[in-house]
Amino acid sequence: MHSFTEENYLKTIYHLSQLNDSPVQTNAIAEGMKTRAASVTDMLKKLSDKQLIDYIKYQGVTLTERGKTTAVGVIRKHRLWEVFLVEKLKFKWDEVHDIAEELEHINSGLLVERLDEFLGFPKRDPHGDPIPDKDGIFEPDQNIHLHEMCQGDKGVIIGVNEYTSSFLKHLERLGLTIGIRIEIEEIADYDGSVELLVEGKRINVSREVTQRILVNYK
Amino acid sequence: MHSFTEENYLKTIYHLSQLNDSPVQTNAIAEGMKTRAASVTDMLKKLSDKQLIDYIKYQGVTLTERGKTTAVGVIRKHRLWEVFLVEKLKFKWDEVHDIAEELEHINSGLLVERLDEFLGFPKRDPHGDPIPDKDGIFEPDQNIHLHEMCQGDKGVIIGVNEYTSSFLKHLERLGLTIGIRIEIEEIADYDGSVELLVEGKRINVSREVTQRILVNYK
DNA sequence: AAAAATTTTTAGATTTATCTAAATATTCAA
DNA sequence: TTGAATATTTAGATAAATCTAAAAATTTTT
Ligand SMILES: [Mn+2]
Ligand SMILES: [Mn+2]
Ligand SMILES: [Mn+2]
Ligand SMILES: [Mn+2]
Repeated sequence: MHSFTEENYLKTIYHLSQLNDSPVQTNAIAEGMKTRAASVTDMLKKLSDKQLIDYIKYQGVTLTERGKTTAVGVIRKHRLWEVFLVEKLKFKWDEVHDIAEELEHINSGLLVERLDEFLGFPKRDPHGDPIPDKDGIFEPDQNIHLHEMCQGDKGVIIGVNEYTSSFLKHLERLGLTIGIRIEIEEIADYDGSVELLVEGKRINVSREVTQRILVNYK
Repeated sequence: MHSFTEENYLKTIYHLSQLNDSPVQTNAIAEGMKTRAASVTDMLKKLSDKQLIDYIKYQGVTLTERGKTTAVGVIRKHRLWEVFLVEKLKFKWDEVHDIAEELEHINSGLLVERLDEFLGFPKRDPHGDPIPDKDGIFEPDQNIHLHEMCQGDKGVIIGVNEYTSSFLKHLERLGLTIGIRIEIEEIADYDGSVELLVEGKRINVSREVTQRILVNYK
């Protein structure tokens, strides 16, 4: 089996590799893992020895199939536990990420499948992120970031990509939660902030926020 | 916070200290933790520095109040998770102990209390062990081991003190599960095995088994 | 109360994951 | 295309938890 640390590295590498299709760089991993580049290099050697990543010195890394399977498995567990915490234990969406960081490393294949079943095979976690099925398949979805939308565009908030309690509470105060319908009224040249129509009200949202909201629009 | 290892040591020391009221010895801990006496000595120093145990060289250890609170907290989580696995995820009683060994170390006070509430504040785990409440209080109970009972005694199986899958499956085959009423028909001098009346049938049970079954009798 | 047996501790390694500082490789930009 | 900036790796330490072997303390037995 893999240590918690190894699993966290694989998850980080997976998420980074989603951002673009070139190999993931040491420094990016170091930032994601909140550690130093030298520590990352050490771990990359280890993951490479275990055939979880393809690693060429100075050239960054890509996950092998085994590495990807492991990473997706951890993500699956993370998101299922988040659903459990919110749906069954009445946690709020801003309270569950850190607990799921721990629960995601519990290793029992049967547990994951039973949990999935108990939750009714949910497709998304409380932050709108898709939950891979037991074969690691994600439901395809084409979202865009709110900051990529144009004046007049309409859509429904489908997810976020920051999970800190402070950010999520801020969104709640703004009324920007999952499932909410929005329309872009105006984009300010000056600071990139956006004027939105949300449930009949006009609100102004900073670029920091629009970059972290995913919208499903058609 | 405490590491998984520290928590496991505290739990082991707690269980051993329940067996008699003298200080717990290094070798006993080593056996319980499946490690070497030298490793135990190292850890005892650490736990002592953290004021979780009172430790006098060569004289064994006792838990401090803080140590006891921590140990009972871990036991509480272990047993609540076992209830969750059996009651909600349909695991069998012989499948849950090892998973609970991992889940017991998830640290979130809110999680434990919400879980307890979700489960309806259960008083016992699937093996009949009492679950301490949030203040660490156990429901008082006076059980005896099946091997301590005498010919003619009657009672109800209320728990076990071994949690291996092989033992628990063996009990199931014998029909000796929690809540079952039994009566001692005869005790063999030769090997200490016991003739029991269980649901109208006479069965013979070895001493290895009778030592691991707890009975509530009056 | 010695000697023997047992228990516990110390000394010194090992493994894993981390760090800082220095060396080296790669990329960017003049 | 060379020098500067950036990114990455190596070297050498550290901290946690473990180990074996040997020394020391305690307990038991004679
Ligand atoms: Mn999360
Ligand atoms: Mn994690
Ligand atoms: Mn158990
Ligand atoms: Mn444990």
